[in-house]
Amino acid sequence: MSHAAHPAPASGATPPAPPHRYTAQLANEIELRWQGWWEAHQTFEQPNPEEPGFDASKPKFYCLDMFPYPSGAGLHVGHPEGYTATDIICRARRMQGCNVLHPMGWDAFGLPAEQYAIQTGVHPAITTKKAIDNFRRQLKRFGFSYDWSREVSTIDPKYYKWTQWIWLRAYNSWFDPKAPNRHGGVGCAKPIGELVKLLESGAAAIDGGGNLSYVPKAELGIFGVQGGLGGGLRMWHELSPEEKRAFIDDQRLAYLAEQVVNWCPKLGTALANEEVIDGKSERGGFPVYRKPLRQWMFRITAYCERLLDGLDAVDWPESTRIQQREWIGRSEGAEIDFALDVPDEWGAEATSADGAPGALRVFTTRPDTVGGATYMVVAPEHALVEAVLADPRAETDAKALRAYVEQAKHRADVERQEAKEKTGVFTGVYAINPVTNARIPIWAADYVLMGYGTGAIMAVPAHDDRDYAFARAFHLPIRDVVYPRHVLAMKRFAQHATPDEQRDGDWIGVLADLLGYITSNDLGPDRFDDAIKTIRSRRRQDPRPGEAVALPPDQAPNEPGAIGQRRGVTKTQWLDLIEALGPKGFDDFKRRFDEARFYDHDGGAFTGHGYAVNTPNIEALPTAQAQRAVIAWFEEQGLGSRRINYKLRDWLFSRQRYWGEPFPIVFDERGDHHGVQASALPVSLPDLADYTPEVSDEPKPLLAKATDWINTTAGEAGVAPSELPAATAVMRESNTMPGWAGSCWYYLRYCDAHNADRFVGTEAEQYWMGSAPGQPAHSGGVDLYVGGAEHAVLHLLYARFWHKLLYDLGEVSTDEPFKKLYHQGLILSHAYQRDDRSLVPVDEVDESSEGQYIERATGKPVTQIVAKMSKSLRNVVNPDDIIVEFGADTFRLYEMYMGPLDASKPWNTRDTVGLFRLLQGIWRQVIDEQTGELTLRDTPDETVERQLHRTIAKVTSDIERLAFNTAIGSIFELRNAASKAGGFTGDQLDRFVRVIAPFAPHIAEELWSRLGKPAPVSLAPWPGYDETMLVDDQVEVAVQILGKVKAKIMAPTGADEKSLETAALADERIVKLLEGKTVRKVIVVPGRLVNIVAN
RNA sequence: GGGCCCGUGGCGGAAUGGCAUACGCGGCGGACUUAAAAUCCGCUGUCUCGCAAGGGACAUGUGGGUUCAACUCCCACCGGGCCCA
Repeated sequence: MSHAAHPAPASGATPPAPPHRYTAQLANEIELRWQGWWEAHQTFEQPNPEEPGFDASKPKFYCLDMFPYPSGAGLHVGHPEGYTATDIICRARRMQGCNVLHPMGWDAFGLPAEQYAIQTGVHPAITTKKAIDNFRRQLKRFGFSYDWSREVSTIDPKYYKWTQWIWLRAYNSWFDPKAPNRHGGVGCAKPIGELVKLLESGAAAIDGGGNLSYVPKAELGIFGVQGGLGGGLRMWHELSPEEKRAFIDDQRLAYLAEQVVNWCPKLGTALANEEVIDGKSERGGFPVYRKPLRQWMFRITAYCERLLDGLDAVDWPESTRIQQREWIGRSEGAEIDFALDVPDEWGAEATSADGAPGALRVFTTRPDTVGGATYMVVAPEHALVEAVLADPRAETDAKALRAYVEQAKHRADVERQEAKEKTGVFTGVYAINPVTNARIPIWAADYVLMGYGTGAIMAVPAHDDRDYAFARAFHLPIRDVVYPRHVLAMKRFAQHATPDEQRDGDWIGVLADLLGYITSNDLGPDRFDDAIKTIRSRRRQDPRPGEAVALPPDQAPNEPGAIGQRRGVTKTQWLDLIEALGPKGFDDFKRRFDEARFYDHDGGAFTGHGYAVNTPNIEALPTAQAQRAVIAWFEEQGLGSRRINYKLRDWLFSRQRYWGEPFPIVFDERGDHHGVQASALPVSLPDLADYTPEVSDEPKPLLAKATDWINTTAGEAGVAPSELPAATAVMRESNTMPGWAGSCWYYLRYCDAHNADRFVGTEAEQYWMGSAPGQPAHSGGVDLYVGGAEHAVLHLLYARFWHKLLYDLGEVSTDEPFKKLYHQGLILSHAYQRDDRSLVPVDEVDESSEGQYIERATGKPVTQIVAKMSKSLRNVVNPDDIIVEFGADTFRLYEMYMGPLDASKPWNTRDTVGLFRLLQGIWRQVIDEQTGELTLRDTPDETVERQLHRTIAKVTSDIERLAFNTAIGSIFELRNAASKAGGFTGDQLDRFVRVIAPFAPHIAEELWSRLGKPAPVSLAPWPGYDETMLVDDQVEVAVQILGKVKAKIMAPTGADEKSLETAALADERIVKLLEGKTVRKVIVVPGRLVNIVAN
């Protein structure tokens, strides 16, 4: 077992340790005793406002852990990392006088229990309950100060009743894009009844595309509510009852839609994209088919803008906010109409749905590059292709085009997008580029998808990689319209070089100097002409390499050193770059810019932002400005408009599983759906006799097997009699909700876990989730939320969506659920690697000597690496084992001492003994190991007293920044100081015990009670410190010469700059080192150092 | 391919732009012990000069830059990780 290098058991079995030594046995005994005491005294139960024992004078602190999925395997060492961190801060907050909400619960619906049920027939509820009991036992053993009276579980019908209730709220709501919201913006969820009222009033109607359209007041005036409307608008009263119903159902925030899913008949379920590999299921390798299926969706896209805005106000890791923004994927672009170059009578049907007649509409995120569009591409399914095939143009090769369209049908979207080989056929039709007025060909190619944007693109080969590859393959022109700064500088030089500078062998050098000068001085295009002048004057002085040059007066102050020296490295880089372009002399170089064909020669597209070129009116504008200018121009000309696109799609909320929340909804004979009344909730999961999925080509959820439950009546199911007569035969929804459902709102339930009347009591929600008095709603929410970064996008985005929905509907008082978010890092382990990079499990390796490892089977050396814990590498650490060996207090300290909370770091069991020794050392310092008596000093030691103040100050501030590793480092220092000086007084120990209580609560309670203090220390006041005790009378000040420490002097704390300088210059060593040198300058940082600049 | 993060002793790591390597582990030496374990004390970045006491030089992935002063800020590169595609 050399790999793990286990220390010898801390509990030396033979010979016996002194009777009162802090051994593992004693630690375990103390810990279990105090855990029992806390439980018996309900120490950590936090009453709500208006409940007995609630103290309204204290500030609140709501600290939340991401609740675990209780797997059968129990806790691993990763779980308690975040939990220990939150426990420390919660314990500190209680001692600092806060009302602390610190709950725990279970995200307990999930696949493993269902899989186990399929194999064994054991009901998932039974499996899950066992796992929960085990998790709870393990968590309690760490001494976490959860308020267990608030424990919730997503599988509890008393809980999922409200999950269903929230879903129904969404089902019975729509998103009014024009309505003001409580957040001060526009766009708000509203009861669906208000939509009906709006339509009945005539203030809104339905447009040709089936979308809601507000009727302009002016039109209302002219036609009145009863009149007809132009523009394809239809009034509510013109619709049939079926049309009305379809429209309303289509506006709900939870709505049904046909979605193509990955159906796996063998597994009897639809799979997520990540679960399908090469058309086979990841698990089992069964075939997967793409099948359309009616699924419940959430209209999360309605909240795109709000979900983005909210990110600005929360205190979250920047990387997580970036990930959420990218997931939402807002892109601002333009829709632009390209006129077709065809006779008027041709192809009236050829344009995309929204486009103007005789024009091809495209969406682009880079309107600044329209001038570079040298051809266009439509998807093979595009209406234009159909029109061409129906009525071919002179240049159309109808046969080839038809064959191509046929072939494209059989390729999957992903395949089409990723294909390296570009394919396509010219349609024979031309369009007119609105910027250049050039006649450009329209191609059909399958790298453009019908489902994305308008199914047509303007191709800008110089500035898009795929367009570039396509243009190369089919010999289409490539025209530059954007240059990055250095290329723009090249162009400027090409245009303005003097005949002298154009000489062969000379111009490249001048250009390299220019580029180097421009980039190192960060000059924009407006300074290019100045830069050229500067370079010219500099070259006239013709410096030899390595020699300093006189600079033009206006540049001199900015130029730190001799530019001749600096030129070496940077200039070479530019020379290399210019040569890589391979120009055949200056004329060839210049021609590339004159013809706008720089990227045609450069071998790749430039897709970044830069400066516009070769486009009238926006010449040399930076990309962002150029885009705005172009869009404004298009809007003016009526050729296009600004358009915002999102990557985020609506949220597919149906699963074909058993072990999930049933939907509270039924279908009548006609297929219309009806929500059940709130009074009929929960809709409980029925038991199944057999959990094996039915093998079927037709997607069929597992719940469909519960035929008695599925087939019921409206009355039985709880549909309002006003909606359907009670005796109406209906079928229940057989899909269930996904695993995300329960975790979208659990933090709200904790506030009022047993409320039978509401999902959370209003007062409790306002107290725990509310913002501080006088603060805006977005400053409210959970005060600290700690969990893994793997939930950075989905869970947090979904929960925010539900929260905003509930906020709009007036159910909660804040706009964002989680004010501050923190991700704990992964706890990794070790493994070994052979030369071929293959991995070796830890138990197949021996340590031959310090840091040298060999694989036992082969005798070959392997290198130690950091790897994830996994069964196959046999490097999984079980927390139970560590607790048996050292106790929970040691475990907690070790996990916090490993490194920064948010960093990934390797578990090293060998290191745990250091933390055990810390506790043992503290214990020995104050408890006689033979008698068990307290051993305290009568009079305090001065250095211990000072260190105690320092430690309290350090721990107090480190807890605020979640820097527990350095806090513990400071506790070590105090322990060391005390053992050196010979211990603590009772008064010192009192404060010391309180400061370690959040970290090692059990030993702290024990010492506290042995000090004769009334338990528990867990609720004792946090110790304070005296600022004046943090500084010594004398401080050591470093004396540097040219930034290097040469001597140290002692000076009184607070000595001023002048006296420090005098003292430093008087130092014997310094005097000697300064001999023969001139002191140019002296920098003094009081209390720290004196730096003497001398040469 | 894109985005984000990270590279400091044998290992985990510390360091508001101001004395790099706090603290812990490991290692070495010593005390206690018949002995070992446990425990306690001391030393421990590398190279180098010196019998020694002491001194010197170099070190925070590499190369540049800014600064009186850079682990820290800027640029380029190399290596590792995470997320997205």
